[in-house]
Amino acid sequence: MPTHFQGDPAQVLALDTFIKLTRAASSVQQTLSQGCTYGDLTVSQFGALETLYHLGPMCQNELGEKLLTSPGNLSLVINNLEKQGLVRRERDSIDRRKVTVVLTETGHALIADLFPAHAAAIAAAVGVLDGAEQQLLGQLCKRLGKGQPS
Amino acid sequence: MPTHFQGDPAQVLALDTFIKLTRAASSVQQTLSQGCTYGDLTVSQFGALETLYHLGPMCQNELGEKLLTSPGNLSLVINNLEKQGLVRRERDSIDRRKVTVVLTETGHALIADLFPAHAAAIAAAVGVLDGAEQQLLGQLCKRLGKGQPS
DNA sequence: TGCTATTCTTTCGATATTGAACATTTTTAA
DNA sequence: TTAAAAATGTTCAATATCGAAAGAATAGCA
Repeated sequence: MPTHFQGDPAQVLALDTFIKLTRAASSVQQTLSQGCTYGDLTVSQFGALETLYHLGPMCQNELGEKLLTSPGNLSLVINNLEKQGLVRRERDSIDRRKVTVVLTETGHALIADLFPAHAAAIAAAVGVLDGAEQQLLGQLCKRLGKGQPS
Repeated sequence: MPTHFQGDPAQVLALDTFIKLTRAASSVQQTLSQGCTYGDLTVSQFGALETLYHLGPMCQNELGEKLLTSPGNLSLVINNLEKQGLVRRERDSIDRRKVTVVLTETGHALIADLFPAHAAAIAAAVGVLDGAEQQLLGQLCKRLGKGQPS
């Protein structure tokens, strides 16, 4: 609904930009869902597995920060992955408040199997922009973000 | 997690771009939530009210397309708005499959009250980019979208 | 050392979200 | 004109999501 809103031109532009940004993110997300690149996993579950796959085991707090989700939510997502036997919880023996989440063999095999097609699907979706455009988009987006740690 | 993934450079760039896009959208969304610009409404509820406010009454199907959400979801969101007395359902007398959603006076007054601060908050969040950058970002994002009708 | 504040996780209640099945109504086409 | 197909909403089950409260464990400080 490109801003059927009359007012301060700077605000109109900002709203329009915001809507386009939101829609672009949704749209790519939808394309991926429809492309079946998540297997039988939900988007959240896939994200958790992928992070563990690329960065190794980490405690829930850290994982939650990387996935930009609340502790309560992450707890549920990990529960559901645990039920499927894809991850394992290990209480940290040094700091017993922490719970380290570890991929099981099954989980590792699953994400290793799914990831290449997923990456290809993202590349295809984002590929409507050429390399220079993607870099430009990335830079602009980065400046909008809060500078979450990488 | 800027793509701790080794592989085809084009895929790495695309993944990185995708992550930055997703994070930028989340980040702005979070800034708005924390800025209290949604009042006591959820993001979905606010979106529905705002759309009705700017575009006038419309049937649920049309509203669902504008908000990029499923029929089932929209049905619930409208239920919750109805419970709060902010919208009213009216069965279309010509095509009796359709249900037109209309803002009540209360709903209209609420969104009219909330919207200006919301627009200002968006302008502030997106305002880290200057006008030319916003337009550029908007154009790039638009090309990533599926070209949903406006 | 012992109390207090902080950190990490879980739980709870409410709402959101999707996909699928279903009912109703309209449209299409035979 | 009537039967099949399509469009519109609702409902359901499963998962997600947030905020707030609660529990457990550690860290900091008097």
